[in-house]
Amino acid sequence: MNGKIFIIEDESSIIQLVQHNLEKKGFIVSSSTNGNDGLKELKKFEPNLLLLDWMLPDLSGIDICKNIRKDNSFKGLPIIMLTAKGEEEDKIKGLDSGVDDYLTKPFSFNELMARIKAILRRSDPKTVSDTLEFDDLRLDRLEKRVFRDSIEIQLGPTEFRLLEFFLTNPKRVFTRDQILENVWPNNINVETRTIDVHIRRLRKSININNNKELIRTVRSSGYSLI
Amino acid sequence: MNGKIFIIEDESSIIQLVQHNLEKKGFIVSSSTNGNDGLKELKKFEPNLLLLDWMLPDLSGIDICKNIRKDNSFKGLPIIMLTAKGEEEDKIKGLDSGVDDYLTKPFSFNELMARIKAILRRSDPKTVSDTLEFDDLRLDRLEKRVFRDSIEIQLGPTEFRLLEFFLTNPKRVFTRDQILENVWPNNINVETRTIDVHIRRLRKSININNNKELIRTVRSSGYSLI
DNA sequence: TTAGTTTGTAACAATTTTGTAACAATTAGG
DNA sequence: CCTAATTGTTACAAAATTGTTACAAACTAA
Repeated sequence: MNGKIFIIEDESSIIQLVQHNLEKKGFIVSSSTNGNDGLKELKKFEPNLLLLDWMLPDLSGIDICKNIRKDNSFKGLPIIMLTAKGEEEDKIKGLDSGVDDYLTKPFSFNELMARIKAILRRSDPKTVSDTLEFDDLRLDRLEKRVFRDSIEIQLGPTEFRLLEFFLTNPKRVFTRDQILENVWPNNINVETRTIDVHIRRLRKSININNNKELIRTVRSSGYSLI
Repeated sequence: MNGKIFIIEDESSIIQLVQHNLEKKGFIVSSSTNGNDGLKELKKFEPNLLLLDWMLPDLSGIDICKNIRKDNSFKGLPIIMLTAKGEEEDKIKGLDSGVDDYLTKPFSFNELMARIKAILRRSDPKTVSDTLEFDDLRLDRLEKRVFRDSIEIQLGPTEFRLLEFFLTNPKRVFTRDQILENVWPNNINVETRTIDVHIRRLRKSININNNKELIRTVRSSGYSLI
């Protein structure tokens, strides 16, 4: 995940919760607790998606929504409206104002995430492609594909997970034990030196031509992605 | 969806909302905010359907409608009239003027879409064929037909649903469990390996001559449409 | 330089995963 | 009711992946 999401919501506890979790997923998040400020900041921030509270101290969510739909600079901006219980009857009104989806509070973060993904998937697929990158290396988790310099690389499942692990923590050195814990299924017993063999296999696969080495050996410590 | 739709409507927020959503559905859309311009552009644009506002700054929707019905070059052009609340009593008048359907504002986009589909389905079925495509593969959901490179392919119901599922999520890898959940009826218990057999059958059917393989096996993960 | 550590590498066997055909059970259509 | 089509399961074959080992190479510290 790598898009930008803006939140307009007056309950700061909700903002904190949502913002924190979205950031963990890789989104860049900004927020505002009222409508007027929100509309201004929105322009600067240029989000890929807007989470909008229905009830705000100044403007209503619908007003904001209409404002946005009128403004050509926001063309196609997906909006998810957050409504409190009991406001459901207004759903139709909301859809008229151009909202893409709804969520009734209280909602779980997973629900929210699912909606966000669904909407971004059609409006802006690359933001949810769930892809890890480093240098000229790219790993797509959904498609389970790896590319080096746009050439596809074939990896076995273990090498794939190993690379995935390194890509989520680039530059950091991991001991063989740490690698085992994170890449191998739990409660499995593998010889430490087996890691070396898999590192070797991974290296062999991703260094296609005379590409530069991406996996660094740190003597007596372990390995790292450069 | 692949027809052309013209909109004559003075509220630009509605135009934006509708146009944006129709384009997402695959229509080509053009619009005008007044009647006189609209009538002119209409000729050039040659739409498959017209969305017409009842109240316009210059001509009334009815005037436009009568104009169109008089003009032989628009023969059979379906028209959906958009009316504001309180104008309902005039419905009968409108139908006399040759309108095919009505929609009272505010309306949800889904309502609109349903009407458009219904009308196009009888006037011009190919514009709503509701078809999924990938590479040289085409699946028509309404006709329940599958073509590879314009040659029709015969599939059993399960293989059809399986392909339909892959076509709605191309490139993405699904585990056998995910496939089960999405393709098989709920609460049914099927052996995981059964998927493999159906994949095999689907492959056999869609790889007619020496066509390239479209279903990818991702070892220890599942399958994907390329 | 040398002995001791640590890592690289190839080869092999074991294991896991997938492909495929055949069969019986079930369903659909006439 | 009968026939043909479809479906799920199983068993075995084929293929790919995995872990281990042994030895070579590289590095470190004295």
